[in-house]
Amino acid sequence: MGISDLIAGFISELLSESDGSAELQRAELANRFNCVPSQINYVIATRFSPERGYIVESRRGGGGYIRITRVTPDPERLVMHTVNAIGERVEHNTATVLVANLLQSGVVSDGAARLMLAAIGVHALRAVPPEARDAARASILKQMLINVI
Amino acid sequence: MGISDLIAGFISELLSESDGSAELQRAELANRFNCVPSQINYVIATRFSPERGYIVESRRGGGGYIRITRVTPDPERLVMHTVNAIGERVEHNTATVLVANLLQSGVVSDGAARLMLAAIGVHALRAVPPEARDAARASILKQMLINVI
DNA sequence: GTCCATAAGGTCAGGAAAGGTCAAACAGCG
DNA sequence: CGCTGTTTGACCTTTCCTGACCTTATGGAC
Repeated sequence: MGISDLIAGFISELLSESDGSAELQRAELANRFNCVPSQINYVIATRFSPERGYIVESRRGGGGYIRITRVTPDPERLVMHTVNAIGERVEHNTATVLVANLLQSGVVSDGAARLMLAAIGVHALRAVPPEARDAARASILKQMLINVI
Repeated sequence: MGISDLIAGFISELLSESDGSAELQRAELANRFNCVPSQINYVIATRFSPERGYIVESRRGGGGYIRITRVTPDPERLVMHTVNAIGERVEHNTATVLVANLLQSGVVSDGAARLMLAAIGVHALRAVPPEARDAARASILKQMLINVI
């Protein structure tokens, strides 16, 4: 487990403690974890992206900051939004993030998320010709989402 | 008896010792058994497959790992029986019946059954070339089944 | 007001550290 | 010999970490 996970954990902690919104100083955080400042950007980009349900605002210059806010929209909308986001084809990574996002916002249960991930996983789709996988993943996932509520 | 069996034995050992779940480093393991890293993949693919009741997750990059989880807590014998009944390919009708049976016997929940049926339905698999559909359905359903517990 | 020094944060490319895939060579057996 | 399962290696993808360089804001000197 690398530093990135530690930093992500720390930020999550902050978010829970302060009701879904946290403000941090990049340099200070980098210093605390003994890493280079841009690693903070990396962590934010990979773990607190909009797809995962966060809003990130920032300001440069003196008194600058990075504010991360967790956002929780309403269930049905989110599912439909997800369905629309999928389109004709979707890569494994993207799909995983979408499902994780739904899980995290409490729209789908743990079990449902597991089932969905299992159905669109690498193992499950190995029987599908590679060039058809993204399309298959898209339609399978959409059908499941439509039936999840 | 080749190296593969030794490696498989070692992993099984780990699994028993740690209550059905083990996390390993591919390179480290390959080194220990003096084989090439991809042989670990081979062992996992042939001996810890979903059909045999294992879930395999992994992560690449720094701090990467391979996690193998054994999933057979007993009442789910039925599920495994179903998994084995599926084989390499399964038609839509057959699959539907299998799922319906599981639902009937109370092994899977209503919601889970719905999701599974959605994932292997005609709509979901429209993106898969016709000649590959039965195989795709089989592997998707198997993956979902071992994750339903 | 203009300028510029200082204090933030942002971007991007590259290298290192994992694991994944696939096809070819090999071994044992009926 | 032909099959089936094993072993290997070449090449690929993903994730993480770092550093060089860039952009934006603030505030004081003039």
